[in-house]
Amino acid sequence: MADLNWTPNQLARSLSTSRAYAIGLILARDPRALSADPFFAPFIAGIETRLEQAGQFLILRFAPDRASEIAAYRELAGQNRVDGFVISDLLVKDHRLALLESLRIPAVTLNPAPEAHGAASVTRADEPGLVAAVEHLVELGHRRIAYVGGPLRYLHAVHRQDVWESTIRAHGLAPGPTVESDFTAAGGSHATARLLDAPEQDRPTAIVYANDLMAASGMALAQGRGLRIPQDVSIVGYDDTELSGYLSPSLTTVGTDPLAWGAAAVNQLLELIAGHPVGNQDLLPPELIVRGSTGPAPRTGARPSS
Amino acid sequence: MADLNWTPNQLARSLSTSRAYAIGLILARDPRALSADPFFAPFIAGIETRLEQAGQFLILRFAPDRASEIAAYRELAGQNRVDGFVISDLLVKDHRLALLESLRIPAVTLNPAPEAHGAASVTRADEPGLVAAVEHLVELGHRRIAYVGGPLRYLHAVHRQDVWESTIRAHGLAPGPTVESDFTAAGGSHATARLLDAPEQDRPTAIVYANDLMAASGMALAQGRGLRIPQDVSIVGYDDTELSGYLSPSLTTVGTDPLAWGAAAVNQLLELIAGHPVGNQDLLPPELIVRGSTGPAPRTGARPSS
DNA sequence: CTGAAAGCGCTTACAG
DNA sequence: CTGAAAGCGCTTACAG
Repeated sequence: MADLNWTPNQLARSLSTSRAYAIGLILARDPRALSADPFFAPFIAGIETRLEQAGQFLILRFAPDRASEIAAYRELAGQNRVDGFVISDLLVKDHRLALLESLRIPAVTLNPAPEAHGAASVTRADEPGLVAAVEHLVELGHRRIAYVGGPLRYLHAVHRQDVWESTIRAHGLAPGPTVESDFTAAGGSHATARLLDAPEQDRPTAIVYANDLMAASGMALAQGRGLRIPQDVSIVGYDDTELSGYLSPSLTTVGTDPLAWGAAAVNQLLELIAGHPVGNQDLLPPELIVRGSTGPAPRTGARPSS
Repeated sequence: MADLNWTPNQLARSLSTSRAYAIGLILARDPRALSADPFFAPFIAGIETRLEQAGQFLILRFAPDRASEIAAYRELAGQNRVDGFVISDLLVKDHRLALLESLRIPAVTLNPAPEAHGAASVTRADEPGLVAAVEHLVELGHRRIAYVGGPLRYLHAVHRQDVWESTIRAHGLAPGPTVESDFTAAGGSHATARLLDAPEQDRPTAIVYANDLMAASGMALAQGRGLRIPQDVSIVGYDDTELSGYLSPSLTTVGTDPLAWGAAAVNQLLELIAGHPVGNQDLLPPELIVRGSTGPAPRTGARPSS
């Protein structure tokens, strides 16, 4: 019997056991965000690869608005299409936590949800990489360090900005200007323009970005204005996208391995679905990768823009 | 009955009808390729978005080697997990066509498979955009136009290179050097280094790349060597990634809308699954987007590299 | 035209 | 311990 190349029909098995052998990932972003934000592609690849080993499936959904997002959770859970969810992009006040609880379906969050004590989560700490980035800049003599972050409705965006700010203060400096942006190249470009438009004495000599895409477009904008990187402005990204190592200059950034993050989230979720108690798991913290886009602070701040 | 908020259980329905209400996409690339190559994320987003409207699902799989790829097709088809497949990255001699036929399951290919006469496919013609790109460069006075392509086991890579070459010849020029690369930033960088290492009289004054990622890293490599874009070398990409519009200089490229391509492929596949005869569908051809990375050819070719 | 039954391919609780 | 039956929630062919 076991010798035969017979494989059980998963559909029938699912119907009989009320188990889907699949997990859900619902992205409350515009589908184009999957391409714009270089985080999601490798994150999904990590989920999928781990799931394959377990013989399970990923159900991926895009939800452009709140109503369709809630409908998607209800449908996938109610229809027994998935046994659990991976929750990314936690919001500062996240409506999904109560929804998931009412649906009585397991879930693993990326980073712990503050309201949920001891719930399952997988954490990649921002502190080590970001603290190292700021200290790197301070050591290079930078005193006006700006920050271009993600939308502040996201918990991770708030958290990264908090880490940036407290690290700056810990070095006795005043946090430079911050711009709330959106993780896109367009957003990074506009944010950088605003920072460089400031009067010379306020202009930052270094800018820390919440992802590589904004850092890359920000760097290009500065270069387009005739500023040299890093002689006039230093640039730090976040994520370590493949392209970052091949820009000119190459980008100093923080490597968050989204592939490993996705795989770890699936691990946790599978445990939870199997009925094993699961709390928070800390992944190896990301490291600062120092490359060509950071250098000593200029004597007199950034040169005037042309 | 219809008033009640009852929804039929799809699993039971699937078991009863032997229909999966899902389609499969098996990517025979390393999972990291999903992040490295900016084509796949929006392509998958396009598939998923169209599928949602139809109340269906996408089963996404990565297959690192030939054996696991074939196993994945067999499993998804044999287990009734999917009703059809979208086939991307057609190979010059593609083993999947016979496999699919033996599995007796509908499939839609991206671009027509040469062996399969009248089979279902969705085509985004390379000619218009690429021809426009080469003509744009020729008009700017370029005479030595190089090409950095994708792996030549892919039909689309061969095809794009053929279009590039025949267009060059149609203008009475000799095709410049070509490098077979791999669609990654690393590959684009290395390929560009090889082109720029050539003796000055052979050095191209313009380089056409098979995707934006290679173009971006190639442009950065040239800039890192002290070459000015476009004064010393003109650069043309392919895909129109979001970042391309925000590089410095911004990238001249060809816009292939992978989101629309994915949606169209699903449309075709759904028709096919419904039993309607389907042939090839031509999408609107991509257009050349002229930006800052292309300009008049230098008088004496590229400046010597530093 | 309406309604009860069989069957899709499993799993699991139960009878022998 | 083994084996036949019931049930998961649909659809469809068939009997009334």
